[in-house]
Amino acid sequence: MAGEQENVGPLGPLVGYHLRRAFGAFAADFANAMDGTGMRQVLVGILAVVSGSPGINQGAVGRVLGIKRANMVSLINELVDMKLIARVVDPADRRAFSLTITDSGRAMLTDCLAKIEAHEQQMLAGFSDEERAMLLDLLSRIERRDPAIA
Amino acid sequence: MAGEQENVGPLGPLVGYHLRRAFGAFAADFANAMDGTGMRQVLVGILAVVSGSPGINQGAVGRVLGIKRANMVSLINELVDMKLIARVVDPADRRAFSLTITDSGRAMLTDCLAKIEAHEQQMLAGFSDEERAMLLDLLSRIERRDPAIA
DNA sequence: TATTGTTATACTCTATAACTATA
DNA sequence: TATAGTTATAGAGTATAACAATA
Repeated sequence: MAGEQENVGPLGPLVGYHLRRAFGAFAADFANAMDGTGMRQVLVGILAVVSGSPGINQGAVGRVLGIKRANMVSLINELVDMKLIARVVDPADRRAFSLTITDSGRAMLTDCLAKIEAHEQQMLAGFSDEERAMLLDLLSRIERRDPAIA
Repeated sequence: MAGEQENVGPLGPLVGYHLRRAFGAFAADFANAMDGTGMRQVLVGILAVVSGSPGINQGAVGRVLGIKRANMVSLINELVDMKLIARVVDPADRRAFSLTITDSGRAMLTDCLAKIEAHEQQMLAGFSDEERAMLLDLLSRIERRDPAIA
Protein backbone atom coordinates (compact mmCIF):
# COMPACT_ATOMS: atom_id res chain seq x y z
CA MET A 1 0.00 0.00 0.00
CA ALA A 2 2.93 2.43 -0.06
CA GLY A 3 6.60 2.93 -0.60
CA GLU A 4 9.61 4.55 -2.13
CA GLN A 5 10.19 7.72 -0.06
CA GLU A 6 10.68 9.97 -3.06
CA ASN A 7 9.88 13.06 -4.96
CA VAL A 8 6.20 13.82 -4.52
CA GLY A 9 6.66 17.20 -6.14
CA PRO A 10 4.22 19.86 -4.93
CA LEU A 11 2.42 17.39 -2.64
CA GLY A 12 5.11 17.53 0.02
CA PRO A 13 3.91 20.59 1.92
CA LEU A 14 0.22 19.63 1.77
CA VAL A 15 -1.33 18.49 5.03
CA GLY A 16 -4.06 16.69 3.09
CA TYR A 17 -1.53 14.53 1.30
CA HIS A 18 0.19 13.44 4.48
CA LEU A 19 -3.14 12.97 6.22
CA ARG A 20 -4.12 10.57 3.46
CA ARG A 21 -0.88 8.62 3.68
CA ALA A 22 -0.88 8.49 7.48
CA PHE A 23 -4.51 7.38 7.45
CA GLY A 24 -3.67 4.68 4.93
CA ALA A 25 -0.79 3.45 7.05
CA PHE A 26 -2.97 3.39 10.16
CA ALA A 27 -5.83 1.64 8.37
CA ALA A 28 -3.58 -1.05 6.93
CA ASP A 29 -1.99 -1.78 10.28
CA PHE A 30 -5.38 -1.69 11.96
CA ALA A 31 -6.66 -4.33 9.56
CA ASN A 32 -3.67 -6.50 10.37
CA ALA A 33 -4.27 -6.01 14.08
CA MET A 34 -7.89 -7.16 13.70
CA ASP A 35 -6.83 -10.31 11.89
CA GLY A 36 -8.78 -13.30 13.10
CA THR A 37 -11.41 -11.27 14.94
CA GLY A 38 -13.68 -10.76 11.93
CA MET A 39 -13.91 -7.09 12.87
CA ARG A 40 -13.23 -3.97 10.83
CA GLN A 41 -12.69 -0.32 11.75
CA VAL A 42 -16.36 0.65 11.29
CA LEU A 43 -17.68 -2.36 13.17
CA VAL A 44 -15.47 -1.67 16.17
CA GLY A 45 -16.59 1.95 16.04
CA ILE A 46 -20.25 1.02 16.11
CA LEU A 47 -19.71 -1.54 18.84
CA ALA A 48 -17.88 1.05 20.93
CA VAL A 49 -20.62 3.65 20.50
CA VAL A 50 -23.39 1.17 21.32
CA SER A 51 -21.44 0.03 24.36
CA GLY A 52 -21.12 3.63 25.52
CA SER A 53 -24.80 4.50 24.92
CA PRO A 54 -26.96 1.44 25.59
CA GLY A 55 -30.38 1.66 23.94
CA ILE A 56 -29.17 4.06 21.25
CA ASN A 57 -30.75 3.61 17.81
CA GLN A 58 -29.15 3.12 14.39
CA GLY A 59 -29.61 6.63 13.14
CA ALA A 60 -27.99 8.13 16.21
CA VAL A 61 -25.01 5.80 15.95
CA GLY A 62 -24.65 6.82 12.34
CA ARG A 63 -24.77 10.51 13.19
CA VAL A 64 -22.14 10.09 15.89
CA LEU A 65 -19.77 8.24 13.58
CA GLY A 66 -20.58 9.99 10.32
CA ILE A 67 -22.20 7.00 8.65
CA LYS A 68 -25.27 7.40 6.47
CA ARG A 69 -28.54 5.74 7.54
CA ALA A 70 -28.59 3.64 4.39
CA ASN A 71 -25.14 2.26 5.08
CA MET A 72 -25.90 1.50 8.72
CA VAL A 73 -28.39 -1.21 7.82
CA SER A 74 -26.02 -3.91 6.64
CA LEU A 75 -23.41 -2.98 9.24
CA ILE A 76 -25.90 -3.44 12.06
CA ASN A 77 -27.05 -6.65 10.42
CA GLU A 78 -23.48 -7.91 10.48
CA LEU A 79 -23.09 -7.14 14.18
CA VAL A 80 -26.47 -8.71 15.00
CA ASP A 81 -25.60 -11.80 12.97
CA MET A 82 -22.35 -12.04 14.87
CA LYS A 83 -24.46 -11.76 18.06
CA LEU A 84 -22.33 -8.84 19.24
CA ILE A 85 -25.26 -6.46 19.58
CA ALA A 86 -28.97 -7.03 20.23
CA ARG A 87 -31.63 -5.15 18.29
CA VAL A 88 -35.15 -4.75 19.67
CA VAL A 89 -37.96 -2.46 18.58
CA ASP A 90 -37.97 0.63 20.78
CA PRO A 91 -41.32 0.51 22.62
CA ALA A 92 -41.31 4.30 22.93
CA ASP A 93 -40.92 4.76 19.14
CA ARG A 94 -41.88 1.72 17.14
CA ARG A 95 -40.06 3.00 14.04
CA ALA A 96 -36.72 2.74 15.79
CA PHE A 97 -34.50 -0.07 16.98
CA SER A 98 -32.95 0.01 20.39
CA LEU A 99 -29.39 -1.34 20.27
CA THR A 100 -27.48 -2.87 23.14
CA ILE A 101 -24.18 -4.69 23.34
CA THR A 102 -24.31 -8.40 24.25
CA ASP A 103 -21.95 -10.22 26.55
CA SER A 104 -20.04 -11.60 23.57
CA GLY A 105 -20.04 -8.09 22.17
CA ARG A 106 -18.47 -6.76 25.32
CA ALA A 107 -15.86 -9.50 25.25
CA MET A 108 -15.14 -8.82 21.59
CA LEU A 109 -14.85 -5.09 22.21
CA THR A 110 -12.45 -5.65 25.10
CA ASP A 111 -10.34 -7.94 22.97
CA CYS A 112 -10.35 -5.53 20.03
CA LEU A 113 -9.49 -2.54 22.20
CA ALA A 114 -6.50 -4.39 23.62
CA LYS A 115 -5.31 -5.22 20.12
CA ILE A 116 -5.95 -1.64 19.03
CA GLU A 117 -3.93 -0.31 21.95
CA ALA A 118 -0.99 -2.44 20.84
CA HIS A 119 -1.47 -1.30 17.26
CA GLU A 120 -1.51 2.35 18.33
CA GLN A 121 1.59 1.84 20.43
CA GLN A 122 3.37 0.44 17.42
CA MET A 123 2.22 3.13 15.01
CA LEU A 124 3.13 5.84 17.49
CA ALA A 125 6.39 4.35 18.68
CA GLY A 126 8.80 7.20 19.28
CA PHE A 127 6.01 9.66 20.05
CA SER A 128 6.20 11.34 23.41
CA ASP A 129 3.01 11.71 25.47
CA GLU A 130 3.00 15.39 24.57
CA GLU A 131 3.29 14.62 20.87
CA ARG A 132 0.46 12.13 21.01
CA ALA A 133 -1.72 14.62 22.88
CA MET A 134 -0.79 17.34 20.41
CA LEU A 135 -1.70 15.11 17.49
CA LEU A 136 -5.06 14.25 19.06
CA ASP A 137 -5.78 17.93 19.58
CA LEU A 138 -4.81 18.97 16.06
CA LEU A 139 -6.83 16.16 14.47
CA SER A 140 -9.87 16.95 16.62
CA ARG A 141 -9.78 20.54 15.48
CA ILE A 142 -9.78 19.41 11.85
CA GLU A 143 -12.66 16.99 12.40
CA ARG A 144 -14.92 19.83 13.42
CA ARG A 145 -14.43 21.41 10.00
CA ASP A 146 -16.11 18.51 8.23
CA PRO A 147 -18.34 20.13 5.60
CA ALA A 148 -21.01 17.52 6.39
CA ILE A 149 -21.22 18.79 9.97
CA ALA A 150 -21.63 22.52 9.44
CA MET B 1 -20.50 12.55 6.29
CA ALA B 2 -20.35 13.33 10.01
CA GLY B 3 -21.98 14.93 12.97
CA GLU B 4 -23.33 15.03 16.49
CA GLN B 5 -20.29 15.72 18.71
CA GLU B 6 -21.14 13.04 21.24
CA ASN B 7 -20.19 10.08 23.29
CA VAL B 8 -17.88 7.93 21.21
CA GLY B 9 -17.09 5.79 24.24
CA PRO B 10 -13.64 4.23 24.19
CA LEU B 11 -12.84 5.69 20.77
CA GLY B 12 -12.13 9.15 22.14
CA PRO B 13 -8.48 8.63 23.11
CA LEU B 14 -7.60 6.68 19.96
CA VAL B 15 -5.43 8.47 17.43
CA GLY B 16 -6.66 6.12 14.72
CA TYR B 17 -10.26 7.17 15.25
CA HIS B 18 -9.50 10.87 15.00
CA LEU B 19 -7.19 10.28 12.06
CA ARG B 20 -10.08 8.60 10.26
CA ARG B 21 -12.49 11.44 11.03
CA ALA B 22 -10.02 14.18 10.15
CA PHE B 23 -9.16 12.40 6.92
CA GLY B 24 -12.83 12.11 6.08
CA ALA B 25 -13.36 15.80 6.72
CA PHE B 26 -10.37 16.71 4.57
CA ALA B 27 -11.40 14.36 1.77
CA ALA B 28 -14.96 15.69 1.67
CA ASP B 29 -13.80 19.29 1.53
CA PHE B 30 -11.15 18.40 -1.03
CA ALA B 31 -13.82 16.89 -3.27
CA ASN B 32 -15.85 20.10 -2.98
CA ALA B 33 -12.77 22.16 -3.79
CA MET B 34 -12.18 20.13 -6.97
CA ASP B 35 -15.75 20.68 -8.13
CA GLY B 36 -15.87 21.43 -11.82
CA THR B 37 -12.29 20.38 -12.52
CA GLY B 38 -13.06 16.68 -13.06
CA MET B 39 -10.14 15.87 -10.80
CA ARG B 40 -9.94 13.70 -7.70
CA GLN B 41 -7.37 13.35 -4.94
CA VAL B 42 -5.53 10.43 -6.60
CA LEU B 43 -5.50 12.05 -10.02
CA VAL B 44 -3.98 15.25 -8.67
CA GLY B 45 -1.43 13.15 -6.82
CA ILE B 46 -0.39 11.32 -9.95
CA LEU B 47 -0.28 14.51 -11.98
CA ALA B 48 1.91 16.12 -9.34
CA VAL B 49 4.34 13.20 -9.25
CA VAL B 50 4.59 12.99 -13.03
CA SER B 51 5.16 16.74 -13.18
CA GLY B 52 7.96 16.42 -10.65
CA SER B 53 9.61 13.43 -12.35
CA PRO B 54 9.16 13.69 -16.13
CA GLY B 55 9.62 10.36 -17.90
CA ILE B 56 8.70 8.34 -14.81
CA ASN B 57 6.77 5.12 -15.48
CA GLN B 58 3.47 3.88 -14.05
CA GLY B 59 4.91 1.44 -11.59
CA ALA B 60 7.21 4.05 -10.08
CA VAL B 61 4.37 6.54 -9.71
CA GLY B 62 2.36 3.85 -7.97
CA ARG B 63 5.22 3.03 -5.60
CA VAL B 64 5.69 6.69 -4.71
CA LEU B 65 2.00 7.20 -3.96
CA GLY B 66 1.18 3.78 -2.57
CA ILE B 67 -1.07 2.72 -5.43
CA LYS B 68 -1.01 -0.85 -6.74
CA ARG B 69 0.12 -1.49 -10.33
CA ALA B 70 -3.24 -2.98 -11.22
CA ASN B 71 -5.06 0.12 -10.03
CA MET B 72 -2.73 2.48 -11.84
CA VAL B 73 -3.90 1.33 -15.27
CA SER B 74 -7.33 2.94 -15.34
CA LEU B 75 -6.10 6.02 -13.47
CA ILE B 76 -3.41 6.64 -16.06
CA ASN B 77 -5.97 5.97 -18.79
CA GLU B 78 -8.18 8.67 -17.30
CA LEU B 79 -5.37 11.21 -17.27
CA VAL B 80 -4.31 10.30 -20.81
CA ASP B 81 -7.91 10.53 -22.01
CA MET B 82 -8.13 13.96 -20.40
CA LYS B 83 -4.92 14.81 -22.27
CA LEU B 84 -3.26 15.86 -19.01
CA ILE B 85 -0.38 13.42 -19.36
CA ALA B 86 1.31 11.82 -22.37
CA ARG B 87 2.26 8.14 -22.43
CA VAL B 88 4.94 6.80 -24.75
CA VAL B 89 6.79 3.49 -24.77
CA ASP B 90 10.11 3.89 -22.99
CA PRO B 91 12.76 3.18 -25.68
CA ALA B 92 15.17 2.02 -22.99
CA ASP B 93 12.72 -0.55 -21.59
CA ARG B 94 9.97 -1.45 -24.01
CA ARG B 95 7.83 -2.99 -21.26
CA ALA B 96 7.40 0.39 -19.62
CA PHE B 97 5.61 3.62 -20.42
CA SER B 98 7.32 6.94 -20.05
CA LEU B 99 4.92 9.51 -18.62
CA THR B 100 5.14 13.26 -19.02
CA ILE B 101 2.79 16.07 -18.16
CA THR B 102 1.25 17.99 -21.06
CA ASP B 103 0.73 21.73 -21.26
CA SER B 104 -2.93 21.30 -20.36
CA GLY B 105 -1.79 19.04 -17.55
CA ARG B 106 0.49 21.72 -16.21
CA ALA B 107 -2.32 24.27 -16.39
CA MET B 108 -4.70 21.87 -14.67
CA LEU B 109 -2.19 21.13 -11.94
CA THR B 110 -1.57 24.82 -11.32
CA ASP B 111 -5.29 25.45 -11.11
CA CYS B 112 -5.86 22.50 -8.78
CA LEU B 113 -2.96 23.44 -6.52
CA ALA B 114 -4.38 26.94 -6.11
CA LYS B 115 -7.77 25.49 -5.19
CA ILE B 116 -6.08 23.02 -2.84
CA GLU B 117 -4.16 25.82 -1.12
CA ALA B 118 -7.45 27.60 -0.44
CA HIS B 119 -8.99 24.37 0.78
CA GLU B 120 -6.07 23.74 3.14
CA GLN B 121 -6.27 27.30 4.43
CA GLN B 122 -9.92 26.75 5.24
CA MET B 123 -9.45 23.36 6.87
CA LEU B 124 -6.53 24.68 8.92
CA ALA B 125 -8.01 28.04 9.81
CA GLY B 126 -6.92 28.84 13.32
CA PHE B 127 -3.74 26.81 13.03
CA SER B 128 -0.52 28.68 13.68
CA ASP B 129 2.43 28.09 11.36
CA GLU B 130 4.05 26.09 14.14
CA GLU B 131 0.96 23.93 14.56
CA ARG B 132 0.76 23.23 10.86
CA ALA B 133 4.45 22.33 10.76
CA MET B 134 4.03 20.14 13.83
CA LEU B 135 1.09 18.34 12.22
CA LEU B 136 3.07 17.75 9.02
CA ASP B 137 5.93 16.33 11.05
CA LEU B 138 3.77 14.04 13.17
CA LEU B 139 1.88 12.73 10.14
CA SER B 140 5.09 12.14 8.20
CA ARG B 141 6.45 10.06 11.04
CA ILE B 142 3.31 7.90 10.99
CA GLU B 143 3.47 7.45 7.21
CA ARG B 144 6.82 5.77 7.49
CA ARG B 145 5.27 3.07 9.64
CA ASP B 146 3.05 1.88 6.82
CA PRO B 147 3.19 -1.94 7.03
CA ALA B 148 3.29 -2.03 3.21
CA ILE B 149 6.57 -0.11 3.20
CA ALA B 150 8.66 -2.12 5.65
C1' DT C 1 13.27 -15.61 -13.41
C1' DA C 2 11.85 -10.99 -12.51
C1' DT C 3 9.44 -6.92 -13.92
C1' DT C 4 5.93 -3.74 -16.60
C1' DG C 5 1.66 -3.31 -17.67
C1' DT C 6 -2.87 -5.58 -18.23
C1' DT C 7 -7.36 -7.90 -17.29
C1' DA C 8 -10.63 -9.73 -14.32
C1' DT C 9 -12.56 -9.75 -10.03
C1' DA C 10 -14.08 -8.76 -5.37
C1' DC C 11 -14.75 -6.30 -1.10
C1' DT C 12 -15.41 -2.17 1.35
C1' DC C 13 -16.77 2.58 1.93
C1' DT C 14 -19.51 6.22 0.55
C1' DA C 15 -23.45 8.51 -1.61
C1' DT C 16 -28.30 9.26 -3.51
C1' DA C 17 -33.06 8.32 -4.43
C1' DA C 18 -37.26 6.13 -3.49
C1' DC C 19 -39.92 3.25 -0.50
C1' DT C 20 -42.56 1.61 4.33
C1' DA C 21 -44.03 2.32 8.71
C1' DT C 22 -44.57 4.94 12.20
C1' DA C 23 -44.77 9.64 14.58
C1' DT D 1 -44.99 16.42 7.26
C1' DA D 2 -41.10 14.53 9.26
C1' DT D 3 -38.35 10.71 10.96
C1' DA D 4 -36.40 5.55 11.43
C1' DG D 5 -35.21 2.11 8.92
C1' DT D 6 -34.94 -0.21 4.31
C1' DT D 7 -33.82 -1.34 -0.53
C1' DA D 8 -31.50 -0.66 -4.70
C1' DT D 9 -27.85 1.16 -6.95
C1' DA D 10 -23.64 3.44 -8.29
C1' DG D 11 -18.92 5.39 -7.86
C1' DA D 12 -14.58 5.15 -5.90
C1' DG D 13 -10.53 3.01 -3.36
C1' DT D 14 -8.12 -0.98 -2.53
C1' DA D 15 -6.70 -5.86 -2.85
C1' DT D 16 -5.32 -10.43 -5.25
C1' DA D 17 -4.40 -13.65 -8.94
C1' DA D 18 -3.19 -14.77 -13.51
C1' DC D 19 -1.51 -13.41 -18.02
C1' DA D 20 1.55 -11.30 -22.09
C1' DA D 21 5.56 -8.97 -23.41
C1' DT D 22 10.02 -7.76 -22.32
C1' DA D 23 14.26 -7.73 -19.48
